[in-house]
Amino acid sequence: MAMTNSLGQTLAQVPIFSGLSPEELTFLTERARLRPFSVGETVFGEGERCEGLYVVERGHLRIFKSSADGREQVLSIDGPGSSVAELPVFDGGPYPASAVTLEDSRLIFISRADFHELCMSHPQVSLKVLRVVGARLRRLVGIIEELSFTTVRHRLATMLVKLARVEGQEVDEGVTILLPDGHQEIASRIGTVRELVSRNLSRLQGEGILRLQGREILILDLARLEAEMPNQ
Amino acid sequence: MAMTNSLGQTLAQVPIFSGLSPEELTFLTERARLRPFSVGETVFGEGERCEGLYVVERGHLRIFKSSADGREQVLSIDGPGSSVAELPVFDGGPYPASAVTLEDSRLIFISRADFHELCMSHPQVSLKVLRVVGARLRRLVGIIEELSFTTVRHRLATMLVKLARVEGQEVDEGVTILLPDGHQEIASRIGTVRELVSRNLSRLQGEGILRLQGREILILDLARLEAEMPNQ
DNA sequence: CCCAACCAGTGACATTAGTCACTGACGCCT
DNA sequence: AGGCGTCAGTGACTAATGTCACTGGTTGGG
Repeated sequence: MAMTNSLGQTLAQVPIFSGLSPEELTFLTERARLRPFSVGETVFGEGERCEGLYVVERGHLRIFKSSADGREQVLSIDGPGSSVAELPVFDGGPYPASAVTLEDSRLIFISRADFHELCMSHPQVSLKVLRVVGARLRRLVGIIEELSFTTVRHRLATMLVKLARVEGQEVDEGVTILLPDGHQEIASRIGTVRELVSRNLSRLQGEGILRLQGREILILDLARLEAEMPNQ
Repeated sequence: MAMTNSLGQTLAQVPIFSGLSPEELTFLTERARLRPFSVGETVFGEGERCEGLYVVERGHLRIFKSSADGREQVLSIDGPGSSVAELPVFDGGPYPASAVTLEDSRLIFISRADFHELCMSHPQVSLKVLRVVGARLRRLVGIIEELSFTTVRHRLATMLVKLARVEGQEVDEGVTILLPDGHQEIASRIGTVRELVSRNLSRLQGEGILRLQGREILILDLARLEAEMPNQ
């Protein structure tokens, strides 16, 4: 029962399941399945039939679209406590995008049928799902806005600033951040190609806004970087 | 009671309210408010606090984002039977985009509180909302895919083909369609500017794929137009 | 009927994005 | 140490996108 307990503890912290009673959590844990994945493993692929939803217990998921010619556009990166694919579970359609793990991860799988049953018996679960989905929709609209209105430079600046705010380390010369994982990954997060990431980073360095230090970036002039962002 | 009846009839046909009993519909119609709008009137603006959701009884709504320099990106066009802004109702945040009417329209307004109450007492309503929202999310992901992977030409071709499928009139030389409303409108639907729409249409005409006839377009070679689309 | 206002079309550019090919750096494995 | 594979950086292009300015057509109001 140790596993059930740990599952229950994890699920209790997931936004869409918060506020459930112990018995209701038991209902879930009895049906949920823990699925381990190793790095880079595909959790589901775009177009596949959706069998259920996942909750991230440990690790990170990368949700993305691929184009015919091999380019990718990241829609979301989801870490511990996130639920993934809540929506295709409901409308019966296939997964609209693919998901791979960015690290060795532990995911909790809940089947469509079980989740439906839970939602029908506990209306507040649906409402929480809707709230979570609202946030997801806002993020997608944000991506559309960026792709439609801004340049690669803007999007790169925005990404760096966000990184700096979340995980920036203050040093005397400025703030250092650690790049996600290679220029290729950055490129598919901001909707462009590797070379443009490279060039724009170089250019920002040339302008004295930042300094490239391998996989690490030292932001010298955060204010100027923020000025590159369209909003906020 | 004539109005209440007509409201009830309309609401019964809205996907998220389908399957409600007459009493439940009465609950709704007693609280819903009919709001008339004239052409081009703003229903709500991006960033405003969300007071409730709308159902389109008559007319069409244009949901869009605006950029600082005046460009617009259309996210969705919603006609009779569509519900709008179901999501911000739940997560408590502001409207993520603006809405204006494309014609004189009649919208039904349902307040946040009333809608919440309905969802809590009727779990299947939430599930239907989730299904509708799923479709919306798929459309947004589709827009992201197009903006990220394709060119203006592709997006224009895709739009024309979709128009042809939905409302194309077969004539002996091909299929005729009526352009939405000016090149500017097309531009903001496919995420570009007026001039590029104009140029790309001319180019397609030069290639013998279509013929421009004022606000009407005669598609001469639908197959070649479809070949311009990336998917489907 | 004429004028003002709006819209489509287009030429000339400027900027941005993306492609291709190649080089060098680094890490890792044996 | 040598060699392999992956990744970053960059030059040289090509293509696509967007801007500006201007023209001509159409329309609806006065």
